[in-house]
Amino acid sequence: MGTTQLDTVPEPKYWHLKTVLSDALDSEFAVGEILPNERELAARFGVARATLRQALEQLELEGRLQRRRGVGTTVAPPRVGVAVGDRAHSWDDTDEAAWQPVDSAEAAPPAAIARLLDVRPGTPVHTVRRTRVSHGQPIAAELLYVPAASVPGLAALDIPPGAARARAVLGELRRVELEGREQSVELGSARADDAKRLDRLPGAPVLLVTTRYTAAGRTVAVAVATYRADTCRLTFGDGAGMVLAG
Amino acid sequence: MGTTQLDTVPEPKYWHLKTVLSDALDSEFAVGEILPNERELAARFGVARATLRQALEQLELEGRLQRRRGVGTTVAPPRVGVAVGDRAHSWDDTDEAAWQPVDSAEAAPPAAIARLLDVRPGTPVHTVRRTRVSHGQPIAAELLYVPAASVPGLAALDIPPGAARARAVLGELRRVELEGREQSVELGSARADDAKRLDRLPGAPVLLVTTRYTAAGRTVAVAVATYRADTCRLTFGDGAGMVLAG
DNA sequence: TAGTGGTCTAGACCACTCG
DNA sequence: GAGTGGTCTAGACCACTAC
Repeated sequence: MGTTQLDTVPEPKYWHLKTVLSDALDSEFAVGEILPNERELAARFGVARATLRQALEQLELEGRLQRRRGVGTTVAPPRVGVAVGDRAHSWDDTDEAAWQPVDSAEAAPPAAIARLLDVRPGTPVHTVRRTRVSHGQPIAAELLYVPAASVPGLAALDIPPGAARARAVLGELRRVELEGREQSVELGSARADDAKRLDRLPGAPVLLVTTRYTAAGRTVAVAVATYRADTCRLTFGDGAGMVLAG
Repeated sequence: MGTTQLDTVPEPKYWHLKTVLSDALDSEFAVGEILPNERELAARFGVARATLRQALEQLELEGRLQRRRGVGTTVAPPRVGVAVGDRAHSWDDTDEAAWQPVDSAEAAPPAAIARLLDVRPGTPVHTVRRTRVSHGQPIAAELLYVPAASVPGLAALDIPPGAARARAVLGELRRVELEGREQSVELGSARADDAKRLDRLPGAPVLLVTTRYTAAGRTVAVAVATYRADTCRLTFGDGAGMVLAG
């Protein structure tokens, strides 16, 4: 009783620091503005640099800050609303502006994907890599798995691996009459290759969106999309216009 | 060329460590098993404890590990698929088993919520707290905002704040003919109160699900649900049965 | 080359759980 | 009270960016 907090437990320094910084960001900084460097901030608040970094990491996780090695720490703009659950097919022509085909190959999917696709483990399937761009920035990297049975017309085309082949696979997929889709979202950390595509360091927090496309009771394709968690707000059912929640 | 890696860049220790531990988890440990403590693991791998912890943090973020102060680090079970985007209304009777009303009050919502609700900032609305439970564990804490106009019958009931009132508000909401819903998902960190409800430390990574319920073109209610990111996989459109992606 | 954030160390102490 | 994970320090060096 009578302490400065209702709780008796002492608040960790980095947590308190985060609150102070968060308030400062609201009142004293504009989007894009560069903060003082970590060593100076740490000195100013009288903490070790590691402690200061712990607070910055939290704020970056919440999308408030953006840190770039060799450059500095800047105030991040509000997260972009990204539609991932609208009714349109993900390989429709209308998505061409957002999704850029990168390349395509044939490979055996991971065991978990093989199970989703309902193919035997080790069976090679078509893979398509795409990158999603918004406001000039890459926001997602996707790997699409398509069993050969879903795109019977592809074999006749005989296209070598590459971007052209990626477009061909997507073109064949458009012929399929989709019945539905199931999606799931979970937290993950960026693999090295995805991180590079997303202009992030390996291990950066990402939102993993797994989509299963079905037609006539069968699984036509499975997509695993890796969205930057720091800059993206995924929207479902036309929620793209929603402003962010406090 | 000729180095141990294709990349010339040296891999950070904690990243390599994470890979090694991840493989060990797959092959040598069962779900629920307790790992050696951090000091011993660090010694065994010849790194500082802070470095070892960096690897463990990543694995916990990916839902592979569960750490509890005073207890130890255990191998986490696969993430639970949690339906958040099915067609059913979130306050249907069928959800009663999953969602437990906690309490209810009347308060002015944050500015961002007021905007979503289309009420003037500072206008008091009904708030309802609920907790979602799965397999005996709390997995989500929700705060529901309901403008008085959406539940005109409530005033006549005159129920004091508490769980009974929460049930009353939900009961009145069931009278409303819902038209649709918009949802968004983003990464956040748990506030102190939510963290306590979710049996986590403040700042733990969470998935923030904001839902706007509409009827006749108007916003009936807005819900902000805080899901544990370490244990939950959010599913949309009947994807609850999907197994997790590699 | 100077300055930034990213990684790493070797310690210390604290808060918590449990026997 | 013993043992665990959580916080914190004061340094060091590295990788990257930009001038």
